[in-house]
Amino acid sequence: MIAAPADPMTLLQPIHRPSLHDQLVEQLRSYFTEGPLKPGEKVNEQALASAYGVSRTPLREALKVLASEGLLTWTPNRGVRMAEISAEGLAEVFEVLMALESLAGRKAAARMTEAGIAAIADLQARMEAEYEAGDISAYFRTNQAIHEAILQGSGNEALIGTHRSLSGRVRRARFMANMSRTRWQHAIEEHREILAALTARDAEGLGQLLAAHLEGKLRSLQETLPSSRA
Amino acid sequence: MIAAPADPMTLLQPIHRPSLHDQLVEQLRSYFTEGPLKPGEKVNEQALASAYGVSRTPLREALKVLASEGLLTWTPNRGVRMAEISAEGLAEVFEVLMALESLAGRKAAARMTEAGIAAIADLQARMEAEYEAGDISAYFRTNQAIHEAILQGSGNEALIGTHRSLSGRVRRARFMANMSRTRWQHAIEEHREILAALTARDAEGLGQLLAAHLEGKLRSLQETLPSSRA
DNA sequence: ATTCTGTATTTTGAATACAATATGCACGAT
DNA sequence: ATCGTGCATATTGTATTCAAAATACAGAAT
Repeated sequence: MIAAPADPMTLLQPIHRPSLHDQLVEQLRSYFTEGPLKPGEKVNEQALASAYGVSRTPLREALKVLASEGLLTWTPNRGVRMAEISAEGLAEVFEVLMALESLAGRKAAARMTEAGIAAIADLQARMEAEYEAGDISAYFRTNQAIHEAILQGSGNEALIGTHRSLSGRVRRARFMANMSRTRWQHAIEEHREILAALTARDAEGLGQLLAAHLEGKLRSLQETLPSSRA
Repeated sequence: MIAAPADPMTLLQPIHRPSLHDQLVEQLRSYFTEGPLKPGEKVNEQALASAYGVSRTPLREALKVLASEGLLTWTPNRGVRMAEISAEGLAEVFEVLMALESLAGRKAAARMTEAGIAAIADLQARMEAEYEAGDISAYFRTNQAIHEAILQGSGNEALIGTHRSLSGRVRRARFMANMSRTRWQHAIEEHREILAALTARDAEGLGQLLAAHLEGKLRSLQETLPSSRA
């Protein structure tokens, strides 16, 4: 079989060269939020560097960035640890996240495309199926995807970036916490209301629902976390 | 004359060792916001490093942090430039700042100490004197101090950090913009209302006033900036 | 046995060295 | 003169080296 002549357009695509720095930041971010390290646990530069097959120099640059975001704690001459978050710290971050998501909701209700809203409706359907199936980790990801889609829908890059950086700090806590079944069902219902407000393009309503939703999430975290400490 | 015996308490203070990293980040931040470089202008690593008398390694780590905050733009293999901010970008950042300061105001009205409020009243008085004297750069600093005091008064570290990082991006624009006399007077009046709401501990009112104040600031920036482009 | 002290080892911080990439410039062709 | 090409230079990216500090540990003193 002979290959078809390549599409002339695709021959002139600018070639994509991801920088090592960006790759490291991205990979480390998910490693720290979803990896095995517990809050307060030591991070070894040397070991990480050789694991990624890079030298300490670019690794350190990436770690400094993540530390400045609050995901890691950098202590001079004592290296890097996974950030620990107290109950008060968690509440503080959530308070800011509420303000941010509320703003995002108001903007998104006003300027999202119908296609974008339809995409969220699809995610919602998938999430409900995952809830029925009891697949909590799939639910977790789809849930995140919905919130990110609303953020994106706000069209405000500064807002998106600020939210991502801040939510990174509590993502691990959200990841670790196990919801009660009642909280889970409640969250699903809140999401239905959120979708309804978005569909109706009720900006104020959506903003308030998102804030209330986070409030509920915080309460549920505060119930489960203090014991598990991870 | 013989020196008095030192206070035994002061002999056991832990000694303060600021890390090079932190010093660099701090110094660079004010250099970039208040220094001579224009938006879009190239930053030379080598030159900066020798100016500060350090090697490129710690300097780069600091620059990466500032770039992740949005104060600088890092282009792979092409170095660092002062971030350029478009009119839309400015509006986006202000939108987020409004949400943040509004939250800060609501919290501060509820939990600031009387002494803290009195300190802000002092700042207000000083600022009005600077306004009368026409000393715009002193006014600028006192104005910043008031906003920072309210942020601090919120008692929410996550909020304070998020706000500082974000406001860094537009600080330069605010620094450069020259206000019209009418806008200046208007700003002073808004600040009087802000102080009044704080004194009355009117949380909702203070939140709204702070948002409105920023809105006004944004409008005035948008009028003066597009021409000066610096 | 426990605590202290001194030393070896590990880890972090910063500078240097080297490699890769981009920029600036001179020269030649049109 | 203008545009293009190739080379010299400068700048950035990463690795390596060296220095400083912290940690771990062994042995001595109580």
